[in-house]
Amino acid sequence: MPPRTQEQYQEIRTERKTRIMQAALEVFSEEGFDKASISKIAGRAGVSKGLMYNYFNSKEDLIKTIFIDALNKLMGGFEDDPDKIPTKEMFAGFIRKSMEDFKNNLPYWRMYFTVMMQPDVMGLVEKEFLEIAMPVLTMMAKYYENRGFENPMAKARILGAILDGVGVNYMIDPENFPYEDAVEIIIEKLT
Amino acid sequence: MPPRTQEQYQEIRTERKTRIMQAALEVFSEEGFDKASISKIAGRAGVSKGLMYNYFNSKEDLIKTIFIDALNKLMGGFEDDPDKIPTKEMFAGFIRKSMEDFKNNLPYWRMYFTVMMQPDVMGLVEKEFLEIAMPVLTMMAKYYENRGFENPMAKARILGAILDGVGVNYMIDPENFPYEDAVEIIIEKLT
Amino acid sequence: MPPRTQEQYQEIRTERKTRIMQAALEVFSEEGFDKASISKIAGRAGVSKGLMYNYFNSKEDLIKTIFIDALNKLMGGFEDDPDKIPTKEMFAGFIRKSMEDFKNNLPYWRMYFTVMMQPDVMGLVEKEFLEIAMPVLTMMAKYYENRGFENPMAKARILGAILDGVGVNYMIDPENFPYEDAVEIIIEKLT
Amino acid sequence: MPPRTQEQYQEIRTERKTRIMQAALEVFSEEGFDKASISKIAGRAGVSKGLMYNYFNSKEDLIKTIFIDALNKLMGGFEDDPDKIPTKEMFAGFIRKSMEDFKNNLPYWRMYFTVMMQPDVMGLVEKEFLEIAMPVLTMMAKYYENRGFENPMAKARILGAILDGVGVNYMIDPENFPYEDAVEIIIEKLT
DNA sequence: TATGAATGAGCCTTCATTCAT
DNA sequence: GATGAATGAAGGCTCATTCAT
Repeated sequence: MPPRTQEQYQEIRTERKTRIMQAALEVFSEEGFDKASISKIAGRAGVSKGLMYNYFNSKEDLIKTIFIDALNKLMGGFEDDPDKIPTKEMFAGFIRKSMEDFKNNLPYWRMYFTVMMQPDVMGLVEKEFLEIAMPVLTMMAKYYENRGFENPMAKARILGAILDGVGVNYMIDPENFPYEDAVEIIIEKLT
Repeated sequence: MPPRTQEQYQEIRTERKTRIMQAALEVFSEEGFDKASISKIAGRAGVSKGLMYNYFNSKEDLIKTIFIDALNKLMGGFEDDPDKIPTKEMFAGFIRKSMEDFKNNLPYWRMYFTVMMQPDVMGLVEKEFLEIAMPVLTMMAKYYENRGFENPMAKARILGAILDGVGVNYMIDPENFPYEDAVEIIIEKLT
Repeated sequence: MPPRTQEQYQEIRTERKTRIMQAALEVFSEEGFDKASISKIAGRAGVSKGLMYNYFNSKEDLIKTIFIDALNKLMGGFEDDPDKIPTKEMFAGFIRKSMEDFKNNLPYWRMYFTVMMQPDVMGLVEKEFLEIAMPVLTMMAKYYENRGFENPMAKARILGAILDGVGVNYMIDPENFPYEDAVEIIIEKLT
Repeated sequence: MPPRTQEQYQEIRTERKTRIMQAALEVFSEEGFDKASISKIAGRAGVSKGLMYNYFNSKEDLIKTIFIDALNKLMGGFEDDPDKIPTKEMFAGFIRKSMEDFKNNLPYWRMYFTVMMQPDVMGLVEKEFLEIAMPVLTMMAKYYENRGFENPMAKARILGAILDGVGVNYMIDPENFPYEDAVEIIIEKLT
């Protein structure tokens, strides 16, 4: 008896939500959190301002949602088998794959670092971020532990930080920054 | 009540400008560029809102000025003697000194990365930034060149990026991130 | 699946309209006219937002309708026999019964006074209100007239006003306000 | 050295604040709390929207301030001498004077009752209201106590409620409601 | 008839900037 | 030079109402 079936409604909602999130990712990436206005995001998504609040409770909710959603997608490829000790090759492969992901998802990462640097916004996603990022760090630590390093977790964090650094520099200047070289050097010297 | 001399006026101006810039640095660092209001900065500096515009043409001019000024101060210790080839010890010393500077000037660096991530603001400052940062990069490149590395400038940029990365991670989590360890590893493996 | 009869449809409509009006009464009473949202009322009634407009043309129409409807219900007990002169006991009984009605229908009265105070909304409802309230006032006036008072209608209005006053005060502070005492004093001194 | 003296600034502030509060009182009285927009109040006061927030932190702060301010002014005439037992004449005089005040300050009282009926808004001023209204109630109770009534405070509250009632009815229909007669009857029968 | 997605006007609030004094 | 009152544009958000299905 309803004029549209539940499925039809669900479809509409999913499609719209996706479109809004894509537009928001773009705009956040281009302008940063504060400068990105709901109005502009709505315009980019081809949707009215009011409709935004049919799908997200607030601007913060919006960035939080796309942050976590995209992080999940990006980390989705990472399969942690707790019993398997990664070999040097596997580890290097993981790092290279991360680099490719990064290059293919620059807008997201631009937004990610925007968020990281925004004092107020980081608080919103800290918990979810740690939940998602921790398995990767743990895997790295396991690798170092197995190779006899002291303080393997510290080593893992340092490696993560270093990869952050080259990633950001690539992001800021993709034309000129020698990203591949950097990664190969890191693999060679630090794994 | 004798009229003040030109020098006295100049002194007052200088002192006040400094005070405003310090207050602004603090507030930008605490709240980010957009959230930091002129009002709050003026209050922190003990100065009226209107007077701010006597010293700076706009909010953007303000952040641009303190950005460049602080960058100059931070880089001030760096003396480039184009004829001198840095030894490994000198190079390591330079890196360690940079780390100390970073730790002693966290508020500035917090602002620095805030600015780096703000698409609109970075544009304002790009030119000056390169001018100031280039000598350091050049020196690093010279070091690598002298030690027979290929693409020494690329190596220099990579090293800079890596130092960025560990710096930011320290900044985000100063309690736990093993900054010194990271720097020693970098010195050991990458110089 | 036999088609429903006209009567069945009518029944559904009536039942649903009642449910909406009850929900609206609650929400208006809890939040006031402006703060009460159609969305919330629809939710409370278990009905879609759109359907609301199948039964009421607007939010104003809705409050107007429940106002009049409830007023009719509340006054429904009042049987005016124009030939019968009320005795003091009957009159006192009428007042006490009104008090009981009031206590049993606090949500409605809360809405009633909310409406009374809302300049825009009162206008919508003034005419109907007078039509319904007038017989009561007339009866009161007849009582006073029969007991030889001057200006019996003025006396009636004053009595009504006084009962309003104690009602509102009870409504605002039902725990502490001595409603019964007030009514007995009024009966004793003013009838 | 300041371009305007502190006194001049204070003068401006006082004058503006007064003007805004008068405009706000009018508009709140005409339209109720929710319907009264900051925009409209600003327009009525001949002032920009933004300036409102130079004087009041929020719309709630605004209504709270004028509510308390006006209540203080209205109650200002009431002098409580705890040792003096009011005579019947004094008591009657007090009631008549209150009525005059009420008639002379209808806009304020319209706002007052608007506020009383707004669930959310009343909470804001409850404390201050009680502080200001209590002495009057106490005085009334003392009068009844001295005349040997039981539960003098209850009697006082009932009298207050009754005066409320006639006041509101006069407010709603000032042309026709017999306010003076009502007050005289109340004085005669209930004091 | 029934649904809820969609709209758009309007609200409160903030803030960089200007300007009379 | 110095002040802070004043402005106005813009932002996030809410909600009565409409309409395709």
